[in-house]
This record gives sequence, structure tokens and C-alpha cells, in this order.
Amino acid sequence: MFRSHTCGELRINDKDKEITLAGWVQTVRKFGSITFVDLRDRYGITQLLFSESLNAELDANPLGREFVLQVTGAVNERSNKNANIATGDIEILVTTFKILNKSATPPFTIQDDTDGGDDIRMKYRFLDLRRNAVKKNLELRYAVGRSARNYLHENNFLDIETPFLIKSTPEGARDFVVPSRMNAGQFYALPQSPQTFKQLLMVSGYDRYYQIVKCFRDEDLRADRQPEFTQIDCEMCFVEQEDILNMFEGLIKSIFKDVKNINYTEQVERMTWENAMWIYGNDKPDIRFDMKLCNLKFPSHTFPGQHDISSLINGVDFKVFDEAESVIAIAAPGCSEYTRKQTDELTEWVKRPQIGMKGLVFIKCNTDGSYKSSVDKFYDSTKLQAIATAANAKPGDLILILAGAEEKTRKATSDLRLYMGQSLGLRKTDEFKLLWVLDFPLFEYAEDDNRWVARHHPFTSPKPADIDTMINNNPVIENAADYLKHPYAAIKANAYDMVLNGNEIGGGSIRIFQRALQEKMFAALGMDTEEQQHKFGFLLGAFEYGAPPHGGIAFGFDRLCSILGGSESIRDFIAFPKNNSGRDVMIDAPGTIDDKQLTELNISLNEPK
RNA sequence: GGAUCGGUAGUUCAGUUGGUUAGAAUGCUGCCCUGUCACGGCAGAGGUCGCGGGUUCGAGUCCCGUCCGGUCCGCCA
Repeated sequence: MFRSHTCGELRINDKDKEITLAGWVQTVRKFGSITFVDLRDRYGITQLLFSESLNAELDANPLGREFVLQVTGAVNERSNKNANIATGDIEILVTTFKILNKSATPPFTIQDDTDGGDDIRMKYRFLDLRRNAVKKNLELRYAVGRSARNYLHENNFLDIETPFLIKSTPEGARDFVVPSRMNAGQFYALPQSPQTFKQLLMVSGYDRYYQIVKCFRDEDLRADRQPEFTQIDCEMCFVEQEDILNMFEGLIKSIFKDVKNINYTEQVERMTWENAMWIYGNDKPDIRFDMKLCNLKFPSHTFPGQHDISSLINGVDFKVFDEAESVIAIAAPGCSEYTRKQTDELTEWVKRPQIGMKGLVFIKCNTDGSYKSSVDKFYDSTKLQAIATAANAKPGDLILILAGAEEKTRKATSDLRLYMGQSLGLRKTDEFKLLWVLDFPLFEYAEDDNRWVARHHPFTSPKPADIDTMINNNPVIENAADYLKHPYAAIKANAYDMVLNGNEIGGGSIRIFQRALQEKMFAALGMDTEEQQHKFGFLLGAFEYGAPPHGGIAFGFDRLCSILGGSESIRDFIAFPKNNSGRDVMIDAPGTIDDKQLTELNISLNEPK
């Protein structure tokens, strides 16, 4: 027996017990004839006491950090207790010990506030994983997965595995490809999601399916994007959108309860995509705070509480506003006292290349009811007050206004809103706010390719009211710039995203289940009959054999975990993540393969450029 | 593909206007210490300043290129 207990479980009640522990040396503290050693394992830390008076043979001198140790001794009550750790009342009076393995001095300290940077920690990830902070994240990840499985199991979902070696159908993200040795010149692709397989499972009658499954996309990485990532992938048949929304907000609430002990009892708020775009400038709005966008120049899109005041701001020779397609204001609460330095910094912020605006207009709504703005020359206080009313600004607020081309300005204002929310501390990591975004457009126009692409994916069904529009119109557009006028631009999808604190954590749709409509969809995306058959013949064929109405959703498991854990980066929640360039710096992958392998695969490489 | 920040001791960083022998903390090694838990004290070792080129009497510092890492834009059905 290697150990009788773990390093996290002994208490004062275990006093005088003879026990054996095994673990890693965290620290060694020497005091002449006695030595304290903190022994660590997954469960905690237990203090060991090596005393020469107890056993003159005991020599703790050879012990170094991260040595693997097995010790036997009696549980002793400490004379000086440590309230900071769970085992702080006791220590082990070591009678015998064995060094199970030595350790080289680790390149960084294995502790909560480690001195190691990201680079070195990733290279020695197996050491980083010994740290509490990382372990806590992996434990949270396990808890989220377990909670999801419990909920789905309780609701009669079946976990069914789908293949990883499938066919490349480059529609959307780039595929990772795998050469086939037995089929020379041919390649598998790794799935971007099990989408078509789960739909086929619906055709097979497995009416509730789920899988916590790896997916692969060969696209550039971000702090919250990895080339291989995990989804909670779900599909149901005989359901409408409403059924899906209820089932899966139940899932997330269940996870909140199990993992964070949060009772999220209220119904999850819902918002159409169009409203999300107009009110927050964003299809995944963070609704933990207000600061709604007020578009001062869009009379055709006003919402409750918003006012069209284009007539008021136009025609005073203020060219910036006159010439702008869009003028959008937000009211930053309590910021009217911002100094010149602070407003200059905000101006610099919006001028950065990533935002790309030319400038920023300020209106200070002073607490005494007066206004002071950077456009006093053009607008008197009556007009400033009207703008303030429109922007829903209160005394003490600072109104920020951006002007320019519609789409760019909306995005910039949305970014500015998030930036202000962040700097004002309105985006608390321990506050969770869910939102359903509904009624996405079915299509987007890819001006580069000069064709329609599916906004969600090509299996998403249009709203019933829009099916006729889709069937009766030719998708071809003469002039790419006119795509907004095409009837397709208005077609809405039976698609929904779940948003948590401004992050898309899940998305799905009610699928197309009739062959004719699916063919129409493929055709709209520019696929001729032959290509459809080649890429998706199996699905079209299956739809002829009694495909039931069905729909589903997939949650980004890594991202969900990172948000619940209060972190920006999903890498902290993946045991062995890839770096910015898609490399695993620990195992140094990807790497080259030898000529024999290439020959077997019938692959020859181009000369390196 | 693009923008931007960084690379100096094992590690995290500082390094002034280009000027003597490149510093601190921590870690590491040795010695001392019977109640520490961020132990303490004394002593010591430890550097091709990412790499290559250039400017200069002189480069960690300035210029060019390149590699590596972080963040973002494009991209991510």
C-alpha cells in the first residue's frame, strides 16, 4: 500500500493514528535538528515533521522541491496551528520515509502566485498542472461536464459517439485534413462539429442525442479560440424552437446551480437579432449593464425609449454629423467629471486601427443640469438636452458620440460601450446574465465570393413565413453592392444563440428536414446538383426515408467553463492547450514526418519556400 | 495576411541621453538555527542582453532584417 490517506484529509480527530502518505515536496523548512516539509498531492498539503530527537537516522537534507516522497508516521497535534490550510491543526511525526523519485529543480515555483510566465508554464505544462489555480479550473471543467451529463441523462438524452475521420466539406471554417494510407491520394477531414451525424441520428429515431465532443477548425487562434475545442452537442426531434429554448436554458441553469450554487430562476431574457444589433450594436450583447446605443440619425429604426432626432442634429453646418450615415450615442454613467486627459485617452482609443474612428464627440451632463460639450459651437443647450434625453443620459453622465458609416460606427460604438463597461467595473465576473438572441438572418452575402453564405450553417431552416420567399426567388445578384435589396437579405432563420455576459456560449437551429428545401438551400449557396450529391448526398438521401422535424444546439464547453471560472482565456481550462500559432510547445507539435511515412501516404512535399 | 506589445541570471523584472566591472527580487548551492508555514541569518555560484547585420571611438540601449511569445483585426458555416 503506497498510502493510507491523502494529503488533504487528515484532521485533529485522526490524532495519534499511524498513517502513510505519498506526494510531492512543496517546501522544506530547516531548523537545525528539526525540519518541516510540506507534502502536496491533488487533495491538499500536509506538514511533515522530521525530528532528529525522534529518530537520529532521519536525514531530511537530501529532500528538494518536487521530490516524490512516501512517509510513515503518527498524526500529531501542532503546537502552532495554521488556520490557512485544511490540515493546519495537525502534522505528521515522520518515523520512516522513502524517496520514490527525485526531481530536478523546477524552472518555476509550483504555487498559486507562481513566478513563471505563460511561455515557460506552457512548455512545462505538466508542472503547471500541479498548481492549485490550474487544478481548480480543471475541477470546474469536470463539474460542468458532469452537471451537463446529469441533466441530459435525466431528460432522456442518449450519448452517442460519432466519427472523427469524416469527409471534408469546406463550407465555413477550414477543415483539418488527414491523409488516408489505404486510399491513396484521398483525405479524411476532422469534424468541425458532428452536425450531419446528429441529424442522421434523428432520422434514425434517436430523438434525444447529446455528446460532449471534440471539434476541429483550422482557423487562426485567439485567447478564446483553440483549433481543437469541445462542444456540448445536442439534437432533438419533434420539437419547435420553443421546446429547445426551454430545454437548454434548463441545462445552463442546472449547471449554474450545480457548479456555482446560483439559483437562476427567472426566465432567460430574449431579444431578436435585429434589436440586439440596434440596441447594443452587437449580436451577443452583454446585458449586465445598460448604456444602450442611441442612433440619432435612423428614423426607420427607433425603439421604445429611443428618439429620432436627426432633424435636430442636422443642418447646423457640423459636417461630421451632417455627412455621417450614422450618428450613435451612448451615455457613460457618472463620467461627467472626466478630465481633458481622460477624454483624450478615449479619443485615442477609438482612433486605434482596430476601431478606426476619426474622433469622438463628448457631452458632459453636469450634475447642476447644465451641459458642456466638444460641439458647443454647433449646438445650444436646448439641443444638447434633446440629445441627452435621446441617449437616456442623466445628470452626471458623459455622452459619447461616434459618427460615420453605419456598420463601422455601430461596431465601434458597441466596442466603446464594452470598453467603458469594463473600465467602470460594470462587467463583474461573478455576475451572470443569460440572453437568447433569436431570429438571425438565414443568409449573409459574401461580397468577396459574390455569393450567399449560410450565416449559421446550411442545414438551418428558414422561418416558415419566409419559405415562399426562398423558393420563389432566384439567389443570383447582378451587382454585389445591391445585396441588401435582394429578398434573401430579409429571410430570417429558425436559429438562436445563447449569450452569457457578452459571450456566445451556444447556438443552434431548427433544421431543414425535407429534401426539396435542403436542395433549395444548397442551390442558394451556389452548389449545383452534382456538388450537392457529392458533398451531402448521404443527407439528402436520408431525408427521403422519413426524416422527422428536428433541431438542436451546441454549447462551447471550454468557453462556458472559462466564463464560469471568471477568466478571459479558455487555455486555462484546457489541460494541454495550443499556443497562439496552433503549436503545442510542450510536445513541440506539429512536426515533420519521415520520408517512409510520406511514401506510405503517397504524399510528396513541395520544396520549402 | 495585417497591426501592436514584448524577448536581459533558472524565473519574474529594472537598466537614465549610447559611456567604467549589466543590477534587484526570487530560485539554486554551502554553513548556522527546536515551531516554521512567503521561516530567519551569513556566504556563494549564476549572463553569448533571442539571433544576424549595420551606425559609432564605444551598442543591452539607435537603425534594418529575422526568429520566438502575448493581444487584437482579417478569418472563425
